[in-house]
Amino acid sequence: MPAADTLDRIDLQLLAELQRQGRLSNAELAERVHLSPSACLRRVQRLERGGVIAGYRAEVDPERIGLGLTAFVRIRLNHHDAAAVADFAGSVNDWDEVVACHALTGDMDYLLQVVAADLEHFSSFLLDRVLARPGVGDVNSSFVLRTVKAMRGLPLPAG
Amino acid sequence: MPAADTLDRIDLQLLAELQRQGRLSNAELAERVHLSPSACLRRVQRLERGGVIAGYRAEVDPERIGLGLTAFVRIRLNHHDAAAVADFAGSVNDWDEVVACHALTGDMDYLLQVVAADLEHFSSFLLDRVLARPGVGDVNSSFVLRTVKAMRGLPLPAG
DNA sequence: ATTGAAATGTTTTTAAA
DNA sequence: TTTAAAAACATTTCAAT
Repeated sequence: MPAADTLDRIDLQLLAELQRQGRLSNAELAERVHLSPSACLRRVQRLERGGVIAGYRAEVDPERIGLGLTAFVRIRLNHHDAAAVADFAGSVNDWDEVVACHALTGDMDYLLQVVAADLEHFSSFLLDRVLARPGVGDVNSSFVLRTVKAMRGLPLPAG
Repeated sequence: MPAADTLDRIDLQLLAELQRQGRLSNAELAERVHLSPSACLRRVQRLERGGVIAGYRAEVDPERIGLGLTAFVRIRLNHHDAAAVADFAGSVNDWDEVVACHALTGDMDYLLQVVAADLEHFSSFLLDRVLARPGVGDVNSSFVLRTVKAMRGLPLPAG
C-alpha cells in the first residue's frame, strides 16, 4: 500500500472526525478540514482503499437491545498444538456471545469479551458451551460493574 | 424512551446492517430490508433518537497508524473511597493510550485496554504515568499476541 | 501528485396526496 | 405509506498549480 503509508496532518484530521462521527457527509467533512469536497473525497477513499479505515459501523447500545451483562473471561487451554488452537478459535468465532477475543501473553492464554442478557444467560453460555469444550482448562470470569471509559476510537497524533 | 423499546424484526435487521456497514445509504438500506426509503429513514432516525444507535464511527486499523501494540492492564487500587475512585477515573479518561476501561468484579478492580506504538512507548506509559499515580496498587499487563475475534458489533436476535 | 471548480447523476428530505 | 418535487450531496471530469 503505497499512498496510505504517508498520513499527513489532514489525513489525521479526517480520521479523527470520522472516528467520532462516521456518517459525516463528505461536504461537511471537507468544510471541517478546509478542503474542497472533491479533494476530501479522494483522501477518504484513499484511506479506505489503503485499509487505514477498515470500515464503518453503527454503535448499538447493548442495554437497549437487552444485553445487560458484559463479562471478561480468561481462558487457558490444556493443549497448545495447532489443531487445538485452531479448534478453539473456530468455536470462539461461532459463539455469538463473544464479541471480541484475543490471545494474550501471561498466565491466561485468551481473553474473551462476552455479552449476555443476564447472569442466567451467561451461566448457560459458560457451562454448556465453553466448559463443554474439550481442551478448555482454567476459566476465570469477571463482570463489568461500570464502564469507566468507553471505546471511542484510537488516539491520533495531533488532530 | 417509548418507541425505542419495541424493536421488531425489521429494526433488528436495520441494526444488523448498520453494525456491519455504518455508511450504507438510506436507499440501499431500504432495499435490503424491503422497505420504502422514507419508511426506512424514519425507523433509523427513531433508533438514533431513542439511543439504540449510539453513534457511528469509522474503524481505524491501529497498525496502519503506528499503534503496533495492544495490551490489557489489570489494576487494583489501594484505596476505594469515592474520591480515589473518581480521581482514577479522571486519569484514565485523560490518558490517550487507554482506549477502554471497565470496573470489574473479581480480584482486580479495573481492566484497561491500552494501545501504544511499541514496547518502549507502553513501558513509559505504565511507569511514568500509571505507576506514578498514588493509589495504584497491583498492576498486571498482558500483551495481545493475536486477535482471534475482532469486535464486529453486538449479537442481535434474528437478523 | 494534489488541488479546486464545474458538470452530472444520485440520494436525502420535505411536503403533499 | 407512497409519490413527487426540491434541496443537498456524491462523484467524475478537467484544467491548473
